[in-house]
Amino acid sequence: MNDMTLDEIDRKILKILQADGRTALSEIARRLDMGSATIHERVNTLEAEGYIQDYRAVLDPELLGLNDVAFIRVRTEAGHFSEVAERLAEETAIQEIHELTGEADLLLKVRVGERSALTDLLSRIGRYEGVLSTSTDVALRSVKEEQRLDLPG
Amino acid sequence: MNDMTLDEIDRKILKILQADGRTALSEIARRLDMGSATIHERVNTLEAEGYIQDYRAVLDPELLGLNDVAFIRVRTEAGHFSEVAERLAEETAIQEIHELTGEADLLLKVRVGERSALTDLLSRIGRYEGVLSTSTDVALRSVKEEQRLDLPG
DNA sequence: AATGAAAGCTTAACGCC
DNA sequence: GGCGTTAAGCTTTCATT
Repeated sequence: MNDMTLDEIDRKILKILQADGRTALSEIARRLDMGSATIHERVNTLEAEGYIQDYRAVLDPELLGLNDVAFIRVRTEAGHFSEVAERLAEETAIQEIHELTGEADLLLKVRVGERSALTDLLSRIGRYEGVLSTSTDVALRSVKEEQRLDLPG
Repeated sequence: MNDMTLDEIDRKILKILQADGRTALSEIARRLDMGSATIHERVNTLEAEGYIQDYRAVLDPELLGLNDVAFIRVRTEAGHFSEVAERLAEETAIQEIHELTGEADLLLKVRVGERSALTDLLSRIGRYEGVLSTSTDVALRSVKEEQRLDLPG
């Protein structure tokens, strides 16, 4: 279902749509000098195979009052980190959950509108079963937050 | 230029477009029971004021061979962390750069296709002026990576 | 796989309220 | 600020290669 090989044209289409998700198919066709029905078919395939997961408007967090970013390191009971991670995934303020090598714990990226929301979240996490301890770093400034992938080619 | 107050309708528009950046204006108009010229005008304003930064296709990193995520903590010479951060921002493999409280250092999120790219990047960072040391955690598994904002309302 | 052509929608601009 | 109308442009399907 997803063992398709991308050619040069597919990669160009992905780059264009990653840069501007609303580029018209007819515009892509013009740039790549192909028929727009062809581009349409290729984009459909890229979506069906999962290369394109979604289309999103990217919103400005600060204008929307979500000013605070924090990273929380969670130590869990041995062997229970995946289980804890699955439950933490339900928390909407938690944007990222990564299982780390080394000390077998979790790293969370959190975005909240007020410090109090962070405090609340931390005490909630502290009471999760399997969580031993947390340690938190608040970001003073986020210099770069890029979601685009660095595609080769 | 951006001291606009969002009403209920603006927030609904943002939510719809954040969930699906290609929703037709006419479809939004239908859902909110308004004229599509009105929605068009509001979306233009939301874009102009910066609430909507961009539209993007979200691509699958693993299908594209970008399998490895790592977090790098960078210790810098006192007072030079912002300067180092600005230079690091040029590295395309570095997706995020955050200045942290506490120990006045930087946290980087990196995504690469091969371990060797991570090794290369680390030795490059180690040679940056103002960088004292780095310490790296590789992610075994990324359980959640959500870019959508948790909008109230 | 790629294409041109046709039908049905969508956007973007206008003038009016 | 909101609306309906309209022209231009877009997407989608389909028969053809």
